[in-house]
Amino acid sequence: MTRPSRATSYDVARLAGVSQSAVSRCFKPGASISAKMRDKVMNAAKELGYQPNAMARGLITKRSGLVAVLVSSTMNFYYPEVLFQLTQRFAEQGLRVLLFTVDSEDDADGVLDPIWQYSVDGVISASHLSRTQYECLRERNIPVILFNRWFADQKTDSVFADSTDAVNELIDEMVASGHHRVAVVSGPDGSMVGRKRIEQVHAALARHGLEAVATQRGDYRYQSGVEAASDLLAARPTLVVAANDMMAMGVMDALRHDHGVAVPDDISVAGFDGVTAGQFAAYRLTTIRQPIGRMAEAAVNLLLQRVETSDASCEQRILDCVLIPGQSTRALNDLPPHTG
Amino acid sequence: MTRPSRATSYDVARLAGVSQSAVSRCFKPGASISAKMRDKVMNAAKELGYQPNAMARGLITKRSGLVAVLVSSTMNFYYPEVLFQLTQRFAEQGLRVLLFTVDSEDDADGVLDPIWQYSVDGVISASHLSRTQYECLRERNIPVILFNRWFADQKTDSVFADSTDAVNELIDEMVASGHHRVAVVSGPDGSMVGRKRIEQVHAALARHGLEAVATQRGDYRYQSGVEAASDLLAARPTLVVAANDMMAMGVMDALRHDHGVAVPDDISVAGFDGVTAGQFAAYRLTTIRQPIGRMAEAAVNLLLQRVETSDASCEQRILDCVLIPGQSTRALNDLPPHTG
DNA sequence: CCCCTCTTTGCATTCGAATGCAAATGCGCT
DNA sequence: AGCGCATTTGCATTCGAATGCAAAGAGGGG
Repeated sequence: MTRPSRATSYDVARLAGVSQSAVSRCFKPGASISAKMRDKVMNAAKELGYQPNAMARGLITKRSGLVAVLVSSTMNFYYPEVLFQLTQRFAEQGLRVLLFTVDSEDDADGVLDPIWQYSVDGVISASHLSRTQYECLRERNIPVILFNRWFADQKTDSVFADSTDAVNELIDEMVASGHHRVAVVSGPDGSMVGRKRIEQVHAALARHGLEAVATQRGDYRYQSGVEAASDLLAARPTLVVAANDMMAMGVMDALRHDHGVAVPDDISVAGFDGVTAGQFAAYRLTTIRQPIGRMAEAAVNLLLQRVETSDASCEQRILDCVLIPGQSTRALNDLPPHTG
Repeated sequence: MTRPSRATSYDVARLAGVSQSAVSRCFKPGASISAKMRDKVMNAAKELGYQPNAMARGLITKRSGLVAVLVSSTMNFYYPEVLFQLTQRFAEQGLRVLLFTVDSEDDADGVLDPIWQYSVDGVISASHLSRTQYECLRERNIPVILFNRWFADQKTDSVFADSTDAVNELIDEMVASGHHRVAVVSGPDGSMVGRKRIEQVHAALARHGLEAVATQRGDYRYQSGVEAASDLLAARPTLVVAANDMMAMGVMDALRHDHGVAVPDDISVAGFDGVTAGQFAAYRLTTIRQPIGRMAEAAVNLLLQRVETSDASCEQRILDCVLIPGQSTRALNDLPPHTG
């Protein structure tokens, strides 16, 4: 059978004995309509199971009610949490999330067309996006909010977490307690956030006249933490700081299970992000947590604001990270490694 | 400034000196168009940055190119993997994913309206969805594929994994190796999959003349595994099977860190799903893995098929789970618990 | 060279809701 | 009752692409 075509505003109008415009106005919040009219229309609408057609509406209003969210599909446990937060908050604001997974900048190119075709009201990018791609969107007057991303040489609307204070707190505490040999697992080259985090660690160490005893590059994935651990061991660090939790967990596991090194007794490990799994009893990771909920909220608000009035100025919303002390680090003074 | 309104097919037509219909046909695959015409139009289109407006197209074709995907936002690590798989595969088919998070059946109600408004081409539900809600969609002729879900008393299009064989394999092996005291952590009441899994465990045990020595109800979350562990200990199990990996990890952590029980030396633990984190060195969980990639592929194909021809018949695509032996279980015979 | 067929093109209409404007209604006041 | 003002309502048009149909063009055969 052919699908019984859905009820339109005309169907409702006919049944209610009013004009189509009246029906339309009933479904537009804040429109001028009498109570009696509203009742008539709403009853008819309910009877027919009528819901306004979002495409027809979007066609004329130039507002699709859609927001594109770009995330990396790499198995970084950080993204799902962000994604679900964003989705729920957008839903509260009456916006729907169009999801795109982007793993490389080439992927991002393929995503630009659909974004444009569906005339999304805005874009939140928590993934790779080249400056060209960013500008391509801006030229078309699509508001873009970068989530935990920014460009070095250009102002953008973005939301991110500042870890400076938390890093200082962590390093100060660790150094004061006797950690002088600190090794580092950085993020991949392209990651501004990763670079920033590692720079902050170096800066904090420098304030104590220290340098990292070793640095290993990772790719944010668990496995790269595992691999980094072997390479770092030669430098005999007492503390390893990884640019995210996944790698920190990899480091911990490698130390404990591959190298017979006790964490935190022999070596302390700390990470960044504050992912759920890092707090499992097997890890209880000391980490620098991003306030993901508040970041998502900020991103949603900022986007809504840009949709309302798309002036050209840019805004950064910067939230502070929080140091979450866990059991993966310990003070070195109090407790010599061998007794424990 | 007001947004420079996007180029329409009329703009392209004017620039190329042809009719609007010609432009439209150029962007419709398989339309009758000469090579010369195609070139003229495509050049003009490129110059103007033209892309067909998906809403106008959808309005007339009754195909939005949108697929609704419903997932639970509960921090079950299983969902993100499914979601990203689905998104990528739909993208390959030219379909966009409209994401909805659904945590309760009430949530699902709120999701029905947008789904209808945006005239999505289909729905994939990997989350709570009552029969009423399901039927509400079917009545409106929207194809629905249940992902890892089904109704006991009604045929549906669904994709799920059959764990019967893998469970038998696991239990046979474990029992043969000396495990006779098996405890179980089930899923929440509403979960068909959880119930099925536990039933299969019971059935497999029964074939050896055994019963579970204890059963504890969980909610699929890590924490509920932790809590279940305490309650199960009294029954002195040698093997704990949890209805998913997250709870199994909770059980492992609780046993090891809260109760000083060695896993797998003192107690073995197994789970279901095959989530990434379960394979981290801290767990190396013995688990019954769902072939998520193939399930996603099947779901996408099935949905496409239903979109093409929406006949009333239903189809189940059932894929087999695979037993992944890990280090969280051990043979009991070979190695007495005390020497280890 | 003409006619017939097959392909390509354009015309006109359609999808469904929103909205500016004018007409109609309601309401209060004298 | 009559007037004026404010609120409701309806009319007609608009958004942008797709498509049935008819007209125009291309190509082949006699």
